[in-house]
Order: sequence, then C-alpha cells, then structure tokens
Amino acid sequence: MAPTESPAPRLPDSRDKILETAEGLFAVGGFAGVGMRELATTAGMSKSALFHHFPNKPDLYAAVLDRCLARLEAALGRVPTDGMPVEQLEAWIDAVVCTLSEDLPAGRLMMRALVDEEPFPAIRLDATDGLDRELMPFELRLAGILQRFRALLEEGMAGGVFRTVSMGDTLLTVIGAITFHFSSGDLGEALLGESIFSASAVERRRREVSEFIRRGLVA
Amino acid sequence: MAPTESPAPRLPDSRDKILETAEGLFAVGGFAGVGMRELATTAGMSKSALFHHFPNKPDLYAAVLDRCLARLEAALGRVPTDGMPVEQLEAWIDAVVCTLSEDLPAGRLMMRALVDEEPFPAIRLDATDGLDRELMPFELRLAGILQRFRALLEEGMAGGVFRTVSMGDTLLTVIGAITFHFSSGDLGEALLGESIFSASAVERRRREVSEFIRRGLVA
DNA sequence: AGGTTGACCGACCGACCGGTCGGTCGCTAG
DNA sequence: CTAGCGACCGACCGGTCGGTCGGTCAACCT
Repeated sequence: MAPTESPAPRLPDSRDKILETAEGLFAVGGFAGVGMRELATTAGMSKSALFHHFPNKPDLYAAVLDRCLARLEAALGRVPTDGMPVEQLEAWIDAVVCTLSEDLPAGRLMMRALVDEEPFPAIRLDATDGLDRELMPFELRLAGILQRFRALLEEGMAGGVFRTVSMGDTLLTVIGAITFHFSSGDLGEALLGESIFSASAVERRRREVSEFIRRGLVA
Repeated sequence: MAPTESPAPRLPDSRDKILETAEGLFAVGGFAGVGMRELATTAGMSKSALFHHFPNKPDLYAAVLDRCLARLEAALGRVPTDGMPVEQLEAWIDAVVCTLSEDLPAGRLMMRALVDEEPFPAIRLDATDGLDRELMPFELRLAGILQRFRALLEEGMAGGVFRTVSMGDTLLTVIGAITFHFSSGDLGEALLGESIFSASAVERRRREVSEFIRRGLVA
C-alpha cells in the first residue's frame, strides 16, 4: 500500500474511492443526512466493505475531512513566505480559491464542518465532563492554516501596510467571504447566472474576492 | 412551570414553543440530525403534539426557516430607504448584525439553509423532472431581501460612490462575511477569545464588518 | 345536559439506521 | 497443493426513524 506508485497503475484502491464518494455525498447531505448503505451503493460496493476499511461512520467522516484539509494545506504550502504582505495575501487567497474550485465538494464540506458544533457531530467528549479531548488530525491542520494566516496579518499590521483590525473578526470575515461562495450551490448559481465552478466564474471570483479583501485590509 | 403568563394564564401557544425549540435544535443538528422525538421531549410535549400542529417534518422545518427570515425581513424593513448609499449600506449591515445577534440560532440555521442544496433537504421535485416547482414562503422572503440589497448596490454603483463590482460575487461575499461569523460557534469563540454573542463581541463585530465591507465597496 | 371542537397523549407501524458476523473469493508464499 | 490473508459480500441484529391512529380531556356553545 505504498502511497508512491509513479510507474505502475497499481490497484485502484477502493479506499480512495470510498473517500472520494463520501466527500461528495457528505458535502450535499451532511453527516447525519448520508447513510452507509447509500454511500456503499454509490461507491459501487457493499456496506460491509466500508466497515472493512473504516471502523465506523464518524471515523470515515473524519478521514474525509482530513483529506480535504490536507489538500488545502498542500496548496498553501506552495505559496512562498518571503514576499511583501500584500503579495503573500493575494497568493494565499489565490491558492484557497484555486483549491476550492478544483475539489468541487470541498468548500461545502468544509463550511459544514466549520458550522457544525463540536466541530464534529458525534465525537465522544462525555465520560468525565470538561476535560481536554485531544484534537482530531483535521483540527490540527485547520489550526495550522489559521495560524499561518494570522501570522501574515500580524506581519502586515506591524509593518503598517494593513490597517489595525480585530484579528478574530477578520479571520472569520475572510473565511466566510471566501468559503461561502464555494458552498452556496444553487443560490450561488442563481446569483451568478452560471455555475459557480465554471471557468469564467472561478476566474472572476479570484479577482473579485481578492480585490475586496485587499481593500478591506490595506491601510 | 410556565415562565410566561403575567396576568392571565392564557394559552402559551405551544406552536410557538415548538418553533422556538426547533429553531435551536435544527441550528445545531441540521434537518437530518434532529429527530421528532428529541424535539418533542425538548419542547416538553409528546411527539404526536408536533404532528398535530405541523403536517410533517419538512413543513415544520420550513416554518422555522420562514419565521427566521420574517424577523430579518422586519428588521430590514425598518431601515430608511432615502439616505445616501453608504449610509444605507451601513444601516443595512447594522440591522442584519443586530438581528443575528439577538436571535442566537438564526445565523447558523440560515447558513445551513443556504448551504443545503435544494435549498431544502427533502422537497419533492421529482415526479416529472425539470419542471418549475413553486417557491417556498421563506424563499420568497430571501429573494426580496437580496433584491433590496442588489438595488442598493446598483444605486451606489450608478452614482459612482461604489466601485464597479460583479453583482453576484459581491452578494455572495457580503452574505458570507456577515453570516458566517454568527454561525461559527466554537470556532468563532476560539478565535475571538469570548462568546460570539457577548455584548462586546457583537458591538466590535458591528464595527469591524461594517468597516471591512465599506472599504471593499467604496470607489 | 348533551354535542362539538381543538389540544394532546400512548401505542403502534413499516422502513431504515449503524454495526456485526460468518463465509467466499483470489492472490501469494512455502 | 495448500495454508494463510486481505478484500469483500449477504444476512442479520437491536434500535430509531417519520408518521398514524384511537382515544382522553377541558373549554365552549346551545
């Protein structure tokens, strides 16, 4: 099961197919709205096969989320960290928009994950109350991504190129402004007059949201 | 037990109690994540009572959504329509932020409704495909609200006080920027360091998002 | 007093849920 | 050839789902 496999086509790895299918279904229906039977049928295998690859439904959901965050993390890891804050900001936004426009269900899935309390529907945290549960892998990835953007903002503010803003509010504003667009499905299509994933819509989106956020931030 | 009833015991109108309870539960769990049993127990009555007041679960959900949109619509209806575009924009944002900060589950519930396809989880539209289903009441309210904001934007752009932007993209950006904050729950609290509904957080939010959007829009 | 009505309840139904279990198949090592 | 193993399946389990039904009870009308 080596993740490398450049020369040989190798086994199609039905585990990946499960994750791919689940990403699409969970994005549309949410955690509680998708059954293991439906997922198995859509992925073209039996329900038992799902439980062969994943111990239970929440773990499968977490794996789907983690895969999405990992893709985003990888894309953000490719933006250079040595430019001016404004250039870094634009590169950062471009990378996020580009990733969300290529992995179609990702935006909606991540929006759901961010809106769902916990941030996980059925994570155990009862037993003894008020204790620190360890973070899920995808929570660590999210924290890292946010931390990196926070550092960028702070650098820009310290240098006077960004105006002084509330860090938390700005993070939430930017996340909402970027992510909501790619999770708005029918509404977005109705407002744009074309699919939010069409090439022209994505290219325009990149320009529009980048300009909007830049103006919102620069001093 | 009755918390209300100043002079007369009156009927507490359990229908309202159902809607109020359902709003809180649906906001946290989503449509598929909340069962009629759980809802009935939380509202302090039997499951049959729910079906006495509402014909089925989707209709109950639609009623909850409609009540939220109606509140928002009422608040926006109190915004004067005769000011300068910039002033109108700020009054509009203030009204939305104020409404979402007073009706605690509303932001998260509306975000879910906007992200859910359809925009309704289980609406019938099969039978003969590709036909026009009539809009739900809450969809009409949403369309009206969006139309009003669109008109405000167009007026400002025509007058040169707003820069020329893509109408659809800007609508999506603004909706995401404002609404996501009030649906971010735990994440928002972690980023702000205090509850997103605390008085100080709401007041700061009003200023921050208003300034951000104003800068993003003015020429 | 009798009749009507609306609010509400407990018992129940078929369908479906997440999850388990025993078994089958094809592959590879010895 | 066969023993072992990972991938996968069909049948099944207890429990829960949305929804129905028959009935009770208090308030009101005549």
